[in-house]
Amino acid sequence: MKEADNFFEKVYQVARQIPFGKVTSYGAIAKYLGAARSARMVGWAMNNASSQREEIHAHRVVNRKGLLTGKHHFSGTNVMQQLLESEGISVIDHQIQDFEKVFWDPIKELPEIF
DNA sequence: ACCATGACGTTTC
DNA sequence: CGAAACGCCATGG
Repeated sequence: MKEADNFFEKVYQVARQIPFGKVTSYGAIAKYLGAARSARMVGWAMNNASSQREEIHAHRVVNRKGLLTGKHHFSGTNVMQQLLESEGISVIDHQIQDFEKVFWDPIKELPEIF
């Protein structure tokens, strides 16, 4: 374990930039960081997000299908869904409804963080 | 150094 | 159209 690498840090930054009521996918973030083939690494970064002092909106980050695959990484089981529903996002059976409507692409919305 | 795993994604059957 | 396999890359054993 090392301190947050630049890659991880970027992931966290993007995750924090996700606006209220919006979500994004690991692949989108990975691609934005230039590591489209390392989508899994993004998930890994999220796992390591617990090490981050700042709270990462991991619940706003889902896979490309809009499925809350990483929900069991949260404290409880329905915590992630509750958070998303609190933001006006409909979640049924760990699946985000109208995913394309609430989808927030960093590449399209953010030219570049730095 | 090699094998196994994982909060993913794309292609193929 | 749905399920399975493969690919990618980093971390752990």
